[in-house]
Amino acid sequence: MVTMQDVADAAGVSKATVSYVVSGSPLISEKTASRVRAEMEKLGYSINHAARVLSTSKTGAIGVLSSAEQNASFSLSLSAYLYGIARAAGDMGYDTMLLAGADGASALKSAALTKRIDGAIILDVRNGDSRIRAAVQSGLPTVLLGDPEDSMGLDSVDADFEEISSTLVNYLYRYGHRDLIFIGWPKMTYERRLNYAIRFRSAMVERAQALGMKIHCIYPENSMADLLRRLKRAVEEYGDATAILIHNDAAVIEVSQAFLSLNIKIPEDFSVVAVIPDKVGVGMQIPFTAMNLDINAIVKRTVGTLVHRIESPDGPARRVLVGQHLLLADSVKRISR
Amino acid sequence: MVTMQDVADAAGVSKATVSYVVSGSPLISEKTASRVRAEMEKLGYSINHAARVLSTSKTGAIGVLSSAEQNASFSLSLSAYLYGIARAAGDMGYDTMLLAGADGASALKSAALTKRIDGAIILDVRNGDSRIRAAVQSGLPTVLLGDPEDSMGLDSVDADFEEISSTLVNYLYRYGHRDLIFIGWPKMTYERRLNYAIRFRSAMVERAQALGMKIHCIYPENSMADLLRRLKRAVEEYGDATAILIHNDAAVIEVSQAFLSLNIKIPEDFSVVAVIPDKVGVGMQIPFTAMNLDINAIVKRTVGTLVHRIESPDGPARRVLVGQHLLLADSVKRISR
DNA sequence: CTGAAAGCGCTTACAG
DNA sequence: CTGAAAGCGCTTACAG
Repeated sequence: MVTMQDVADAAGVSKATVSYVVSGSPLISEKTASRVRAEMEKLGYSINHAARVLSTSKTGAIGVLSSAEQNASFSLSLSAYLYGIARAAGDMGYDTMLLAGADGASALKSAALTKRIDGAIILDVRNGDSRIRAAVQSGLPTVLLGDPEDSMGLDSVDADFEEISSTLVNYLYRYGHRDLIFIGWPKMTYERRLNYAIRFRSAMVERAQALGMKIHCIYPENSMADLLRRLKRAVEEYGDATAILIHNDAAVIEVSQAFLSLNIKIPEDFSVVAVIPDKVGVGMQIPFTAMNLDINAIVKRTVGTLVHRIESPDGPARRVLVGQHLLLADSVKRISR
Repeated sequence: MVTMQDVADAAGVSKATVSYVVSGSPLISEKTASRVRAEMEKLGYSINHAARVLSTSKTGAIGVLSSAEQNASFSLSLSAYLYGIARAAGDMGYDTMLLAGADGASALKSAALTKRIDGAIILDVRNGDSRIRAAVQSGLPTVLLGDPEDSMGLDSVDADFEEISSTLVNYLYRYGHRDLIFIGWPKMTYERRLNYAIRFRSAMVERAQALGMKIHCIYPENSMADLLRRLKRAVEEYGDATAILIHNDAAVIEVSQAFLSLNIKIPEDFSVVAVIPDKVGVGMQIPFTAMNLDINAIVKRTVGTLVHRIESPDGPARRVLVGQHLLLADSVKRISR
């Protein structure tokens, strides 16, 4: 293995000088620096990461913690989040470590204690999440991807779900709709206190009430059969409804097909608006007017916030709500009134 | 920060002794060891990972490399692979690093050069994959998750797709079917030389020919609309077909719904067999007789193979084909002849 | 602008 | 069974 000492010997300088060249210190003359660089090139030198970590006590790595349930199962967008984070981190000079294991809280503590990571991102944060406390206790710079009621002084980044739902409700209102069916997540999602679902629904209901609109909520489980059943019943039962609002990543994919099955024409029979993770939408060509969750933008902000926190641990906590865009399609018709 | 020296001082021993206690050396008397452990506990000692790495030159980490396209987009099972690997690695004492970045080959080389990882797993390997050569050149212990034509001397682990397709064809044959429709992956998958698709199809065709069966292949794109169109046409065109064989993770989820739309009854009108990633199947309750891809078993074998390779770099290359199980459902009827 | 030297916190022959 | 000591490959005041 080629070390700094080897390069130093070959270039006729000390290893301190080589170190300064590697870190790009302006103190070294260009003449010396280029000679050193030439030798590095010639000898095929690469820095030894562990040695640098030991002497700087910066690991150059961040940890990512998904929820236990998620990492046990399939998720359409989890891998998009993970790789988005890894790419954004790489761009900022950090490696990304996957923190798996049944117990997220203890995985976090252990990684922090043994100084394997400089900071962490917690995914799928819920209200009262035990991992929040673990992060606080460990003293590790940590950003929550999600927006829980109580972030215990940690930074958080999430899409602005209250804004998102208000925008969709307002949009339907402007097009004359006054009576909506809401397709939400499975009941379980709300019970697990995933705050994006809760915030979205609350803001939606509040906004609708303020505008004098009616909303009927259904919560299909993750199966086509259940979606069909509940949707059919809702359509029959709520005869005055003219529009459907969807916040459920799985359902938004299947619902087109459900409409087809139930012989519902969009937008003739119902107007439809939705929330969709961007790449799902692109891949599947979901033809609904929708608020597009820009996962890339969200993860970039998340990593940026974490890096900022690592570099200045003592600043005030940030709560970042990333605004999202409305993508128009032909799924909403105007109701004259 | 508490160091070994602190513990040693408190326990009245040398730090060498503390080090031996941490690594569980049997040379230390139980009396001394327990005293040292008590002090570690009391002082809240945790080993400094970087220091250990530097002195042992073992990083205790493996890298995972997915394909560039995949990490840009959504995948239902990618996160299951990633977390499965991270958990299996954790169980064997390794951290897992996500190697992202547009160019997998150079990400691999750089991680190897700077000694950030002890080994790597390459996902979604295709024939002629440039990452294979990069891994070989870097000298990094590497296992391919996938079974390319030429693994260039690297270890590989994959489900045994030839066995899987033969089993399914044989099964249909035994039930009297002689004329099949095959729903494969999008054309692109074969063109990208993803060998699982290619191997499966070849073995299927070969087996069918050997048994005197006919196969009609369709390759739907990843959209419900395209699936419906092609399936409808196939059903009309191939009037003698009595069974459908599916190898396409996306289609297998949507096809139930397609049958419903096209008013096709299973197994009355068609018998159906499929290949499904296990958890997708469980989550979605896909009601087809199917070969179940046990992702957990596959990733465990993959990590095991990598760890073995790390520990004995010079053994002969292994090619591991993991056998899979047939799960029976009521989607196949017997054709009397 | 450059070098000598101490230090980061471990591990591991070696000596006793 | 235990300790003194060298070594892993960097970084970084400090002196010049």
